[in-house]
Amino acid sequence: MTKYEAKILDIINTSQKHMTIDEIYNTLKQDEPKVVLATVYNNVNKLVSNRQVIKLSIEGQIDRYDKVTKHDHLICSVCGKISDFYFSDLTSKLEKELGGVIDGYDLRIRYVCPDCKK
Amino acid sequence: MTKYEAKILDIINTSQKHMTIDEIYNTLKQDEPKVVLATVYNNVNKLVSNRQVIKLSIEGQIDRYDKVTKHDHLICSVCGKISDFYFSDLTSKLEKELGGVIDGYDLRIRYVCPDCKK
DNA sequence: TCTCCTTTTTAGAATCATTCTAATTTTTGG
DNA sequence: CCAAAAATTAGAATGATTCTAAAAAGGAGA
Repeated sequence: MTKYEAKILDIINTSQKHMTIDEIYNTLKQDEPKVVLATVYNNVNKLVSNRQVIKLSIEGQIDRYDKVTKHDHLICSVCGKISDFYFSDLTSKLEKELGGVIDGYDLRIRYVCPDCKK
Repeated sequence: MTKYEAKILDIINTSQKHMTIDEIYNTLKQDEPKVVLATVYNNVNKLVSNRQVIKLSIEGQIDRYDKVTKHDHLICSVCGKISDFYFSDLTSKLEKELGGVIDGYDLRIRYVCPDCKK
């Protein structure tokens, strides 16, 4: 794991948000002013391939990156804001119905967030 | 609902696949040789806005469009193939845990498809 | 430490699905 | 039939992401 890769993983893991490439890039630049956007793409893609980071492709939005700790996502139907949601683990239920092992799942719940409800 | 809009909805609803814009465009052209790609984009986006069609944005793949009948998706981790999966409805469970109504949810299960298992 | 080979980074061009713009055509309501 | 609104068209523009080729950095062995 290279210096940049480690720092990018740390940025994603310690962030409270679901970061875009540009946000990761700007955060990293505070530490490493000489880093270039392509390097962020390279390393983030590597982290995603190695399953150390989750890529969140949400329709109508640019891609965001998330830590791998197990959780689901709430997406506001109005403003698009993404929040974390901890729902019970469905893995065994899904495997039972499917009749085979799964690699994982991605559950996104569309709702209207408290801010937009007002 | 315009002629093109109706035909595009029909193409998506009667297809056994999850179609890309280009596949929809090529299918429609068999009936309507003069139609243009932008018209397909316009009408598909309209159908998605009106919730008559589901947009499937899957990471690493171009967007696909699907009928609205309630079902979940299996995505092969190896070849990326998408299949339908009918899992029990989670809406009430999710609403109970969330403590509020939801607009819907999107459940995608990553697994290795039978073809890739061989 | 020096050399060789691999990996990573860099800069900038290229890609390509999608959106936008402005003009034209079609549809609709009175 | 006419005017206004909506839909379609052609083609340019957009913009996130990927690609390319060269430069830099890292690592293993002698």
